[in-house]
Amino acid sequence: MARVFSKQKRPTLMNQALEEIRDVIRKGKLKPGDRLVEMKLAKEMHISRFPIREALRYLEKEGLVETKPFKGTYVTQLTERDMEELYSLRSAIEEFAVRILIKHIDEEKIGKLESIFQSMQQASKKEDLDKLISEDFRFHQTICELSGHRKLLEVWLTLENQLRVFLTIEKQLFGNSLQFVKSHNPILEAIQGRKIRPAQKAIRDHLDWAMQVIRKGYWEKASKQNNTNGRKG
Amino acid sequence: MARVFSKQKRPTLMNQALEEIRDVIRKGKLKPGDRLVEMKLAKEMHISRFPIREALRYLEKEGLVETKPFKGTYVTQLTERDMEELYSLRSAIEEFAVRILIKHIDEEKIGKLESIFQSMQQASKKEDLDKLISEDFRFHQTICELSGHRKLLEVWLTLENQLRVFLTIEKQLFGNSLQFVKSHNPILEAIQGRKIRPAQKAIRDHLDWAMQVIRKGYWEKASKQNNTNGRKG
DNA sequence: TGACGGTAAATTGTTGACAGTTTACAATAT
DNA sequence: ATATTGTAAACTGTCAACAATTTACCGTCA
Repeated sequence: MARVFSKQKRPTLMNQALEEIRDVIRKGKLKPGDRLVEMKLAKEMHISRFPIREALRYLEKEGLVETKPFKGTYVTQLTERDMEELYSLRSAIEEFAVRILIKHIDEEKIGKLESIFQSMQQASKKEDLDKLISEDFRFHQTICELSGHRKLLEVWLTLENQLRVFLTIEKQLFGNSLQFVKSHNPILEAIQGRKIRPAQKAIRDHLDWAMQVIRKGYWEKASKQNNTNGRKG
Repeated sequence: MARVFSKQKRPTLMNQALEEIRDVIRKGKLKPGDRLVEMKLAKEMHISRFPIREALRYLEKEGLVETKPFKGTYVTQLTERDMEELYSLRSAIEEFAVRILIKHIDEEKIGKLESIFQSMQQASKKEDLDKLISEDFRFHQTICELSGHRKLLEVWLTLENQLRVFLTIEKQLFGNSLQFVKSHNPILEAIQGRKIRPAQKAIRDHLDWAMQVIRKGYWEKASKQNNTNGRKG
């Protein structure tokens, strides 16, 4: 029987809490290192601690927060090493994704990537950094999605989650947005030409470059200015 | 001050529950598809539901169980597609691990791998399948550990967790253990010779072979005998 | 002043009870 | 017999209170 009424979703309180907290973290209103006190959150949302606590467990799964017994839950704070690992692992995964992708790609899928790329170029012209970063992630996510590999996408999303928190706050690192957009060109071209190895190399170059921008713009600067960054509380 | 007394771990009840339940699943006493009723577990362990519930959230993170709102928690049941994805993703990750590993390997690290390999050969001679599978995982895990890439290891462990549940139950698939052990030889040799590409190829061949054994021994057979396997309830 | 120790406040861990939802099953009608 | 409905049982979601632990504060002593 066909569905007549729209499937009305009555989300659990845990789910509401999960989405609200995640959103707050991803938008940068809660910064890495900030503590998440269960009672405070519960009062603000007018619910009890239980759904909050459960939501925190899911956020832990997503890599957005870390919990230590009796010590509390904190927004994940990435060290330079964490960042290097996230980028290198991400690269390995995306290289694998593009290998699968190219094997059964069609014009429609390529079109999707092209339109995202154009959207990036527009955002770059308008100097809309938020949009630019958002479209960048969408580009890479689309590569993973189009690979059709669900577990791969799952893992990629946890990495993206963590990187996005950082980049949302430190977006000005990519203020010189021209090269940011440009470095996607070789990726797209290689995919259009169905060339696996070049596509993989293009992805690796792109991510290596991004990591280098972060390394030089954030940690090297941070270690000269003050020593509070990149350390756990 | 040096530590005098052993750090007595007073694990939280949640932690106890987590380890107990994980163990039960990994040892195959609870089978894929089995339901985990919070009250039952709580009564058996003489604790309340909350620590149980929390433990289940962590098991979800590890990929061992799946939860649906109001429907309950079940031991993860892998489809053939899941299995293919786990193996291919695992291969991509291990290929990356070995690339890093070889770049800064020393004799001590190689020794570790060699001794595990010997342990595998002994288990094979004694036809101790449990030990054999366990040592196989330890071999691959060691490659990931020696890469020094923490996030990589983290992801690998979630994949291993899921695969181990399956293999513990279906270990007889590798009853012909000779080739199982043999197919590790090229991996070890390539690492000893510091040859990245051959090592990667050896790993991929090994995992492809393992996946093929499973595919032919389990799903193809299952689909002929009965149709209950590999389906979600 | 600075280290040490002890109490109080804040916070997390745990419990039992209750509310809402799903599932199993019996009763009814076709 | 089969399909449908209604009810009870089983189970998950949520709450408020309590216990255990950590943290912050403050006074004491050298």
